[in-house]
Amino acid sequence: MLKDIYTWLLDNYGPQGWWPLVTYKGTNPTKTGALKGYHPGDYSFPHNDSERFEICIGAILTQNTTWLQVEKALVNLKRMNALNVKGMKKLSVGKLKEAIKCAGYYNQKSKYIKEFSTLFSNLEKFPPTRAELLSVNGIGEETADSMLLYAFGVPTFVIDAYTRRILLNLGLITADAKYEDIKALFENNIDNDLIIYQEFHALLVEHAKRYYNNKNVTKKCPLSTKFGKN
DNA sequence: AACCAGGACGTGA
DNA sequence: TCACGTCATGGT
Repeated sequence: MLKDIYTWLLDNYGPQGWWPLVTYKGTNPTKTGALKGYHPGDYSFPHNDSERFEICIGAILTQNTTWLQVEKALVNLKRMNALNVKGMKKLSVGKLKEAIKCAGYYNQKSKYIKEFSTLFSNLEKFPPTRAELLSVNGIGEETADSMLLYAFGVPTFVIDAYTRRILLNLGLITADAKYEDIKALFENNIDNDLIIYQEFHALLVEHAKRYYNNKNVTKKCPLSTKFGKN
């Protein structure tokens, strides 16, 4: 069932190339958001610690905001040479807030980022454990799993509000399903494959943006007729 | 112009 | 454990 959904999504939308990284025009950092700015079908990313760090910062910044806003914040940070641990640690909290203001919740996110940076630089080895990530204030289950999956190459499934919404609409979960329940549902039914895990989550987000863009589902989800239980 | 976005935390029951 | 308020900007 879930595998069939994955196949349908991949066939219809193609590889998403997550996690998006900041791209350049010449030497000038511009965007990540455009599809061409991703790296669809190339699963070799991230290539270095700087990219790993960038993904983690993006994971914190994207909490309850759109990627469009996150992208602007990331570009600001990149231009300040702060999208790597050393640069970030040198950046004052004031400058940090200024740079990420567009992504919202800048007071708390600036703390989260600073605290995460300390953990990142203190890590003896990659990948960190899930518990280590969760110990940082501001890193919850989804953010931790996103970091593990996209920054550190650990095949762990990411559950977000969109995923929950889709599965609920399809009747595959009930409203009281917890994060761990939904995560287990995927991990017990999908091959433990890094590429599939990365792609599946990204595809669910893309699908949800098309059909579940507000809290009361209005548009007809094409998955529901094919795979829905009701 | 109200509604909401790729959540997480602190609080009180 | 769990429900609920809070955090904040900017696009649609």
